[in-house]
Amino acid sequence: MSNIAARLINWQEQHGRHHLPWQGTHDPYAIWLSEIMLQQTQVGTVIPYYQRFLRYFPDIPSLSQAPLDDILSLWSGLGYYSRARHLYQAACIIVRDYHGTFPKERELIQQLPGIGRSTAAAIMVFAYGHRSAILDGNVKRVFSRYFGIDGYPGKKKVQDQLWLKAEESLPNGNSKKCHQVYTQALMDLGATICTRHRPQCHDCPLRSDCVAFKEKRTDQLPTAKPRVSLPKKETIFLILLKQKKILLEKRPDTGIWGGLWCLPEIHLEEDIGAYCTQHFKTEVRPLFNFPPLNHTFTHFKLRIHPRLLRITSQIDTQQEGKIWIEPDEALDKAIPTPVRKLIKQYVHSDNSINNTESV
DNA sequence: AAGTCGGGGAC
DNA sequence: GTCCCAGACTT
Repeated sequence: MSNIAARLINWQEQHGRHHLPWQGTHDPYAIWLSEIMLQQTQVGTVIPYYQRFLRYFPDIPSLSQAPLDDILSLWSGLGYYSRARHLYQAACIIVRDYHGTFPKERELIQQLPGIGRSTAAAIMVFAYGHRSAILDGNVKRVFSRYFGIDGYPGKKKVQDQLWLKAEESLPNGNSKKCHQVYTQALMDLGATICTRHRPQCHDCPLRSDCVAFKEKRTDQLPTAKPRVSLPKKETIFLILLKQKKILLEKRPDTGIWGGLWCLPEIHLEEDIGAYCTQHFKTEVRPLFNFPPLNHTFTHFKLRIHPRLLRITSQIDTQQEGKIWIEPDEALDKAIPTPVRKLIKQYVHSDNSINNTESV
């Protein structure tokens, strides 16, 4: 057993996290769900989503039989919505090809949509006690500091080095618990001790051999992502009122907010009246312009101009992917966070707005 | 190898 | 404001 593994395992028993909702189970489905939700998402953010999701869909068959729209609504606000779509697709594959039982072979697990090398390894370890290396954000930070690996971990060359260290550092013990405790220890150390800012090196079980600690370079490792100024975009969101209902449109399955319900979006230079006539077969009357709402994505910044309008002709067109819905009900659907913010803002300002219809 | 895909926590 | 988080997928 390598030096680092023994110290991590000993540390974990005393100082690790032992009461997270997905610990204490070996149900592959529960483990799998947690690993998907935790991709690029912090533990504290995931917990309420995870518990609610498991109440609605306690097993793979129930998930595979659900409408995708229901799954997305439970995912609403969590982000990276392709995770929910892949989860659903994988559940259907497991029911169809594996009789609803989560596969046990590494190749089969990693072939499922949404499960890459690290997630497959984590499931193997926590569900089956397999000996397998993970490499998430926490582990990249711990190893890049401990072994003094320079370079942005997003680069393939750096990532390959880190994977190598992750494999080499695995414990050689043959008990299932040994591999589970070790893997949990790596993540717990990264989350609680070897943090991005001001790591608690005086409490770290690895400090005696840590290159970054020895050279006082913990603030330089791992190498930060090269900075890029995000492009700025602007757009208009329409809050179209028909009586007390608003219009939502379903977005395409691919692209930003794929498959989610959204307020109608038009370009800044586009004529709202003409657009509504063409797409919604209705005349509109402007009521109010809400202040712009800023929203930052991974790769661009979006400035949303929300415009409240009332429709003034009643040619009701039932169109695919469009629904008129009460604002309160809209909040239960699969909507992205800025849309949720806007609808809440509208609900709270409803009275004052409707008293100014002379605009 | 680089770009796409959310939202929020922590600073 | 910035950076990053139990990454995977597409091009």
